[in-house]
Amino acid sequence: MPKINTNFNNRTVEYEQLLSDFKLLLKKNNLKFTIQREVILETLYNSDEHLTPEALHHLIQKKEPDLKTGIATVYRTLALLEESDVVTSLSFGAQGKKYELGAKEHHDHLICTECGKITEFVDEEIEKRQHVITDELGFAMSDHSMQIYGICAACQKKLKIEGK
Amino acid sequence: MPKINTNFNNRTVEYEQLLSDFKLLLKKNNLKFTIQREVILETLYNSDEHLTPEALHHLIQKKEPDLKTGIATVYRTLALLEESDVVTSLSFGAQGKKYELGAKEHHDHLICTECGKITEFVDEEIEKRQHVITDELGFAMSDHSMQIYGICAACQKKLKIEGK
DNA sequence: GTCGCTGCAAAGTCTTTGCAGAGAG
DNA sequence: CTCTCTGCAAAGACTTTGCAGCGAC
Repeated sequence: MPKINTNFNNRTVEYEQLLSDFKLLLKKNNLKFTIQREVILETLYNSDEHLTPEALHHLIQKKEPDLKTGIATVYRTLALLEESDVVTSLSFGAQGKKYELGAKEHHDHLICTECGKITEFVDEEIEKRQHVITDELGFAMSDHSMQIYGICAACQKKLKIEGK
Repeated sequence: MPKINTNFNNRTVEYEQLLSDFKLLLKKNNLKFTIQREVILETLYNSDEHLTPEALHHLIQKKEPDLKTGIATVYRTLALLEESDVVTSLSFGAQGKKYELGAKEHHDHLICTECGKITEFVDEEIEKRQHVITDELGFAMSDHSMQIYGICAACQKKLKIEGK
């Protein structure tokens, strides 16, 4: 498959915008706009979570049971979307890949190991340092992910009260 | 029995220390100290790279061909070591996990999505900012991990030559 | 001797691929 | 109409598991 041309960037975009960009992308590469591809994009857009291919497939089956979308199509579309930088895949530790729309704003994660709550944050200083580091090594950064694990303020309080 | 490695390097834990900790861990859990487990630990210790289970298995077969260590044992031992926080696993892009000794100094990772090579780095600025962020939010940080994805200098060169 | 460990092979997972018919352009 | 896409099922890649004999303690 030829290298995909893309017009996407990292700004937060509305769905309509995303969709028309996607159609343009397809047209440019002589690919077809199918119901399946639209449903996959829409489901990704409407999810706030990082989805595994399987989770995405489940959501789609629930939303559009008549389509009988195959898991193979989900994988193929995710590969296409990833190559076009529409979605980003992340491996969060344990198993499998998870996908999220790359068009959403970048953020890092604070993860409470007590209650599982995930807080998003962005720190300009850190972002800057990352560029300094990669520039120094001639590394072309495409993405990064950072997770800080610990116990959130609420849980610390709770644990204190419980005398643990 | 494999020889103890006495090379001078900058690891925070010497092999003998690691080995005796490992033996203690096994004893505590009523597990047995076997040649296979020792060879796996030693091979991990002597490798400067992040190893896939398969790569580790290959190294072991080359080093101790008479043992005929099975890949299943490698997987089982890695799972044991990971659960005991002796090794850490990293998942990078495409497929499979890679393992490294967790007893080394803390560091973050630069991951080349082209060749899979992992480069370690530590940046004091970033470490400091993490503390500032968590302190501000009253979050008790216990650990963190950061991965920067992109294309390493060597692969950029290679891709350029291939005209991609 | 006991009971956990090991190698082997078989069974699971997860992901990709080949194919013939369906469908977008 | 043409040529890409799709679902299905089969194949691959990677990892785990069942089992019978082996070996640490």
